[in-house]
Amino acid sequence: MNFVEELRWRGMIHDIMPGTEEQLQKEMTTAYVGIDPTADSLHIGHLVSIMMLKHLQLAGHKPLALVGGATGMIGDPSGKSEERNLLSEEVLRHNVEAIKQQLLKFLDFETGENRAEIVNNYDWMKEFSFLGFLREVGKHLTVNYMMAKDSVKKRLETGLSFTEFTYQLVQGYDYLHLFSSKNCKLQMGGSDQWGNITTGTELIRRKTGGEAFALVCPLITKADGSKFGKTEKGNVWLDARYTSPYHFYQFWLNCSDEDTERYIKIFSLFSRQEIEAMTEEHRQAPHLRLLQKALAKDITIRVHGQEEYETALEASEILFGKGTTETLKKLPEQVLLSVFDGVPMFDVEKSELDAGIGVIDFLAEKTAITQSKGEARRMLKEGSISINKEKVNDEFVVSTAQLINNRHILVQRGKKNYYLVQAR
RNA sequence: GGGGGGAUUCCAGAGCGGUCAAAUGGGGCAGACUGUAAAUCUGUUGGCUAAGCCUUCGGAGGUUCGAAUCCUCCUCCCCCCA
Repeated sequence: MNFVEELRWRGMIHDIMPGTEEQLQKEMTTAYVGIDPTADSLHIGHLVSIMMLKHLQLAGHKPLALVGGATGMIGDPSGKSEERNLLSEEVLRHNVEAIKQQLLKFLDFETGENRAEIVNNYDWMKEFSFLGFLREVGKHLTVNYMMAKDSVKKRLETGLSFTEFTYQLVQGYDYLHLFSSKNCKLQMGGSDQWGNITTGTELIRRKTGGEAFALVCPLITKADGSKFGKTEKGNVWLDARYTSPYHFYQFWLNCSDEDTERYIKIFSLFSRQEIEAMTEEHRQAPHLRLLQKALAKDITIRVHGQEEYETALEASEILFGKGTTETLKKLPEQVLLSVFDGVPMFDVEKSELDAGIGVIDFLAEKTAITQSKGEARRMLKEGSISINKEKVNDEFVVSTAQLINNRHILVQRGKKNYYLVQAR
């Protein structure tokens, strides 16, 4: 199966320029995707582009990841309703470096002629003078052409700065530069990038007479219409500092059946046969959530490693599975802490626990698990508070008897909100 | 510049002198069901020393035994005419 066929059955092609498939069949082709370094970690929204590069590399072509040190300084108007804030040069440098580290996990940068490379457009844009840019790039495309792009049209009502208007030229020039310097003939990205990419192919055609191609994937959606890749806590990041491996694993595990059937094709490398077999099996017994588990496992291991995956799995079993007070109390402190990495923590004086604390004060005053005593009373009445996995009522008194490892108390508000209280 | 309408608890939006911590809907949070899902149903949604009390209805004053409700001024928003 060739690269385009591979992406096609995986549902990863939204639009493809005629001739692209032929080009890929003709020779080893270099292709790139651009990544905006707006933060010092990638989030799972970036993963689609990265998987495109991965498949590209597996098909024997050469992937380039373009980290937009320069374009990141400008801001892409595509899909944005408001003018972007500019990032400082220093922040961008830091972000670019961090993103490079994450890309190493996905692509092979070592072996063979088609090893992946990272390029930073700041390297070739930084010395470009304004006049030089106008003469070399601006001259070749008309404002009429640029204004016809959807990304620009949509912003004409609300306004966009000259800087953002120029964005497509800068990105277009990137493509031209890579075309000339690295024989890069394909740019990929999300469907919102189509306009920017075609500005590039047009620029290449007019300036060099050469032919370059474009391939974009559809916007990843969720069946319920909400935005993909977001939780209540915000973006799902690849960096464990922002999204713990446990939460990362949970994100994939909690995807709906319908979404997961699409996602597993996009985010995992399972073969078509494997996925079809798993999907079939999943439909037979949806409650087992085989697909979600397979996807969550595959992607958590790839991003965080085997060990972190196992801890996340263990944590999930303790929290949602057979976990009881007994298993909880047997848990070594190290495991407990890693399982609850990222859950809110509160400190309580050990001397106070010796004396015993009424559960209402414990929830509302000693900790901030509930926002007020009124809320604490309501929650207790509704049966939504558990201490060490056991439901408690409003007469419960918290004392040292509840301490796990003589140090921690696990509190649940509802089913999914965990808090760890530490005795000092 | 002239005329009119409005600002209410997370949001939308009732209330127009006491019965208002304020209808209803949405959202949120919980409970049941379940697959850590969806759908559905139920409860709850200012605070407290809690059958009571305190702070809330754009801001500042005032009328009244009593104001989210009436009056005055201020701020902001919307609409119409010029």
